[in-house]
Parts: sequence; C-alpha cells; structure tokens
Amino acid sequence: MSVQERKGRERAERERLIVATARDLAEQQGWDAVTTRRLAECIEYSQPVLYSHFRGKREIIGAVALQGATEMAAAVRAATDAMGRPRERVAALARTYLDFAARNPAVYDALFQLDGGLAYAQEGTPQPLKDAFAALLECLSEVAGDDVDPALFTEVFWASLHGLVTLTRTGRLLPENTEPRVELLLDRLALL
Amino acid sequence: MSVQERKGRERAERERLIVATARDLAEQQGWDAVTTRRLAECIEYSQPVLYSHFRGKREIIGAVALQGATEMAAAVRAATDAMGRPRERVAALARTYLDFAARNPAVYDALFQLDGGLAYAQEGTPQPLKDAFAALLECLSEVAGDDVDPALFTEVFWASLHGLVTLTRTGRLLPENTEPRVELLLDRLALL
DNA sequence: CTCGATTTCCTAGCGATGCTAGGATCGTGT
DNA sequence: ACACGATCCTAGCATCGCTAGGAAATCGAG
Repeated sequence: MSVQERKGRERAERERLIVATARDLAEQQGWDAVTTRRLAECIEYSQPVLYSHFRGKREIIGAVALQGATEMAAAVRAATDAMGRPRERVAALARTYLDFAARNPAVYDALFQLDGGLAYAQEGTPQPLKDAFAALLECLSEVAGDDVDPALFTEVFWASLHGLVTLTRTGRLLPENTEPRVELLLDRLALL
Repeated sequence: MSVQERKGRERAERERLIVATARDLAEQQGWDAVTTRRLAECIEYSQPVLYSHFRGKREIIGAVALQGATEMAAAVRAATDAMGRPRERVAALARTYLDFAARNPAVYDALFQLDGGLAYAQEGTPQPLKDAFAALLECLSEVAGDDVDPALFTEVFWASLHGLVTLTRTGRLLPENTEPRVELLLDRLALL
C-alpha cells in the first residue's frame, strides 16, 4: 500500500508543479507563451506527461482559474471584513478586485476571459467559483437596496468592475482615471 | 491613366472582399476559424495575396473592427435620436449596444476583445473609433449629472455594458436576467 | 508587332502550435 | 531471476501565421 500511496503523492505533487509553472509562465510572458512544449521543458518532463494529468491546455487553464478563484475570494473577504462602514467595505471590495486583476493578469484571464472548460452559473459549477461569487455577494447585498435582488445587484456591480478591468488592460480605457471611475460606481451604483 | 485607375479600383474591391469574407467567416464559425488559408480559399486567391493588402491577420481584424465601429455608432445614433425622454434615450442606447453585440459577436470581439493593432483612447485613434465613443457620449452626457465629467460617466457606463456583454457571452452570466440588469443600470448609474 | 521590363501572383516551405501513437524503459511482485 | 504493468519519451500528424523565390501575365517602348 505504501508504495502506491507514495506514487499517488508524487503524481499530485507533479500536478501542482504543472499548474504552478503554467501560472508563472503565463504571468511572466502571457498565455500565448504557455505552450505544451515550453511547459513540459520547464517541469523537466516530456509533453505527453501533461496529457496524463489534463485533457489538454484548456484544463490547465481551468486549474489555474480555480486556484485564482480561491485566492480572489480570500482577498476580497480579508479586505472587506476589516472595514467598518458600508461605503468603506464596498470601496475595499472594488479596489481589491481591480488590484487582484492588475497583479495577476494571467490568472484573471484564466478566470474570466479564457476558456478553461469550466461551468459557470450552473449546477456543476466548481465550488471555488461559487465561493468567489459568494464573497462578492456577502459584501454587496447590504448595499443592493430594498427593492433590488442582491444577486442581481452583485452581477451588475461585478460586470462593471469586469468591464473596467478588461477595457483598461486592452488599452481601450486609459488607466489614469481608474480611481474616479471607481468613485462614480460607488456613488451611483452602490448609492453611497 | 485609366488603366492604373482600374487596377486601383480592382485592388480596393478585392480588399473589401477580404474584409467582408473575414467578417462572415468569423461571424459564422468564430475567429479561430478565420485562418489565412481558409480566408484565401474563400476569396479564391492564394494566401500571399492577403499580405499584399494587410500586414497580417491582426490588421484584418482591425479592418473588421473599424467597419463595426462605424455601424455601431450609426445604430446607436439612430436608436437614441428617435427617443423623447432621457430615460427612453439611455434605455435605447443600452439595448442597442447589447443587441449589436449579440447580433455581431465576431465584430464585437474584433472591436473590444481582440487585438486588431488599433490605437484606442489616444492621439492616433482612428476616426470610426472616436466617433463610436462620441455617439455614446452625446447621449449619455445629459444624464451624467452636474458634478460628474460626461466623458468619465460615459466610460463607466460603457464599461458596465461591456462587462455584461462579455460575461454573458462566455457563460459567466446567465442571459435570462439581462433585462433587469439593464434596468438596474438605468435606475442607479443613470439616475433615471 | 515584338520584345524586354515590371508588376502580379502562386507554389513551396519555415518554424511553431496542440495533441497522439508506439515502443523503450523502469519498477514491481512472484 | 523473471515476467508483467505502469511510466515515460521519441517521433510524428495536421494545422497555424507568414515568407522567399520563381512563374506568368501585363505593360510600355522601339
């Protein structure tokens, strides 16, 4: 038994290595640079080994996305829990979200832009994704307003942040005015 | 002279054909299906001909984007001009925007998602792009509020719509609740 | 009308990509 | 010591964006 357990551990360890390496590579040189060959060379195995862990590149992206979702949920909760008044809480949420996207662009892409083969907003949605949305919901439901469904409000607020992130990162919006844009969102959407 | 003029016309005509074909192909099978080989075969020329018109695939995407920007600007103006009250105007803008994105997903991607090699929000930004933003600005500046910069407000409103479009199309948001989400944007962001 | 010069275009090929088939190699249990 | 199974790598396929180099068609001058 012990031998098989060790093999299992080593396999799991190698899988973590693949995901971590893919993430690093994507973060440093972009997802286009994450080719199966380069990735295989970085982990010092041949390409086919990747396919014994994942169906393909998509699933690797998906694995990075799940990792990112967990981290983002934690970051949002940590930032919002420490705040007192609602306005500060929501402001912290927005800034944490934008900051996460700015600091981890590749992870953000894996989560919300690329196809990682994950199910969203459905029955079979992985827990980390549900939890990330829940983290937003927890903070935002208190400012949704009485006649607005908290989940709906969270979706719209999230979409607004997501729009700012993607348009800014692709050069469609200038990064200089990010702060006033966030203020506007807080003032108007969140009625604060 | 006449001979050269005819040649020039034929070249321009072929260039239009390339852009139109790329757009059709992308709209029907997605941008991934728009390969230089397929595109060349559709227009009944060899691949190198494409490179005598465009530097590469990026520029072809850019050409489709410019076409789309012109159409979107026209659609937004047509929809908003016909409306009387501000609330109806902004509602028409939002719905026209989402409708355009839904009906022309590939063009929308070329405009706001893919890299078409175009300059945005800068000095050298092509006129169609500036004009598309101007179309939004014209309608939205009247509801920005007194103490809010109209351009800033337009950016935020646009980003919100863009977020809804992209998250919905990639399955991150369910399409069912699009209408109430828009209503929420109108009520809160646009104070209507 | 002919013939060199120029433009126009296509065939063929390069280095990559994601992914897979097949066999070699290693470790295991008897 | 040996045979069996799991493990892994070499080599290859089809496809991608893009380009070099020569064939073919067209043009202008004598």
